Amino acid sequence: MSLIETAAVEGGGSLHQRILSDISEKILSGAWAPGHRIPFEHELTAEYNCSRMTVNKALSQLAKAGLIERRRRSGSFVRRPQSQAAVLEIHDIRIEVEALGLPYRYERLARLKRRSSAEDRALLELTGAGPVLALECLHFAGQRPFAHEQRLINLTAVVEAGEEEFLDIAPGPWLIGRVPWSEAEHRIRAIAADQHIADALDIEPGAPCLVVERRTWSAEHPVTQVRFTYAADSHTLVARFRPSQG
Amino acid sequence: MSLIETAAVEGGGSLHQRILSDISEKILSGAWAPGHRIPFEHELTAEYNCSRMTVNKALSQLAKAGLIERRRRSGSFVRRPQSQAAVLEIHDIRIEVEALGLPYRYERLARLKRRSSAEDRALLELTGAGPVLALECLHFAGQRPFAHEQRLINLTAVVEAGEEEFLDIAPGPWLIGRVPWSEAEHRIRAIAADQHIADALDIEPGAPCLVVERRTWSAEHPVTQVRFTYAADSHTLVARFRPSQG
DNA sequence: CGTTTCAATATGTATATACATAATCGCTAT
DNA sequence: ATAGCGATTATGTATATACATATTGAAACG
Repeated sequence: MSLIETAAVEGGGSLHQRILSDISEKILSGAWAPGHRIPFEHELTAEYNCSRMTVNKALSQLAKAGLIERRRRSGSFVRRPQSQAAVLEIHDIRIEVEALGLPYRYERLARLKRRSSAEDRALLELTGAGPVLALECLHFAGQRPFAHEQRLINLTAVVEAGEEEFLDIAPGPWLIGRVPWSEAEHRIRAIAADQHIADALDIEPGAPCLVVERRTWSAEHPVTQVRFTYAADSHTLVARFRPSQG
Repeated sequence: MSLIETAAVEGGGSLHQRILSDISEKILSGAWAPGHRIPFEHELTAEYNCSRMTVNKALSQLAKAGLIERRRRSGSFVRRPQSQAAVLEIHDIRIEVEALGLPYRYERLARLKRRSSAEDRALLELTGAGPVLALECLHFAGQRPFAHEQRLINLTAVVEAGEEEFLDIAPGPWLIGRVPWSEAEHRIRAIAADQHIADALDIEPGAPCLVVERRTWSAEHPVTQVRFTYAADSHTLVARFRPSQG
């Protein structure tokens, strides 16, 4: 059947993954708003030409991930975004994206090695004036931009980062694999998207965004400062000021 | 069969939940150290007297949660704790615990309403000298203490908290359900357990612990300050300074 | 008219079965 | 001895089936 063929092209491979992926995409894109009733298992069974167990596996995982709510006799419904709990789940973006059943893609937008400016030193809490590496990256969930990353790496602390292009691997995972860390500080807040962020995330300027800034130290040395920006309408990363969770 | 009966008594209800719960308990308690090979599916099938699909469901979920790693032909193995990613997953403790397949339990240790001391004002970044509510709680995963919570609530900002006993509901969920928040600040670090924490978490004094402190503001007003302390040997909340994740 | 009961329905869990896939072990042939 | 090959093994995915359970809606009844 054609659906299965397209699944093999795009999805994670298995059919239930493909179903999961299709549905999360609909929810995250807003096509299916909160409260919307998802097709019944027997309908999806017909649509994907598979058994109910396969559909059930996909829907159960969606329920477990908090994207949908299942009610006996009534069906399955798109949940309203959870706020507080969700906000702090953002960390390893690849894992977060893949947990939603969406294909993850990473793209490096810019890379610049330079002597640290005053601003750089303020962001990194650097005392000396060594070189830094400035990076700008995008993380995708399926077709949609998921997070914008703006990062400074202290090249005095992480010399080998100066030789890395970060074209195929995101700086987060790269650093985790190499640099011991002893402390991290986070700041989480909401902003209105400026033009640059709006372009990057494919949203309207002024739209609410969630910003997570993280500074990491390793044995008293500042290692990196990173600022992740997420569009507020992405499910797990909501900049709702009034938490809706019960 | 007797195993099924005991499952009905303790576990979440379904058999695969029970299997999942049993195995996570073994891993989190340290009985099965990282690298340990857990029984093959067909062995668990015999042990629990159920089909392979049921065992498979439990093991797949454990793999997805990152507790174990599955290798074809070789078996399933307890994974080393992941560090970075895991550290930031801690937030809604109930959800975290239940994701591991363990029964969650909450216990309030102490509750004290008082005029804010100088220390309270520093912690909350309070300017005025209004009343605060000080709470001390414990969160359990199965039989084991999972997290120790020490919290201050600004009763000027959240008047109704003064009437709540917090015997049956943890302050976190309670606040999320009532108080709009606009900003949160986190600090994550490792400490050695003092006597008090060691007693609470049932670990040795001096053992490494992960501490997460969070301050929350709502429209410029400090709402609450909370300090979670986790034993480092709990899997998802590891105070490893040298991230082992690849 | 209100309440109770019952059947229909969608999800929740479990089974036996089947075949695919990847990794390892051991045998064989060079 | 060793490189290659095939058999074995454990997991990965999917199917058809069965029964449990919760909830809804409608029919039956007081």
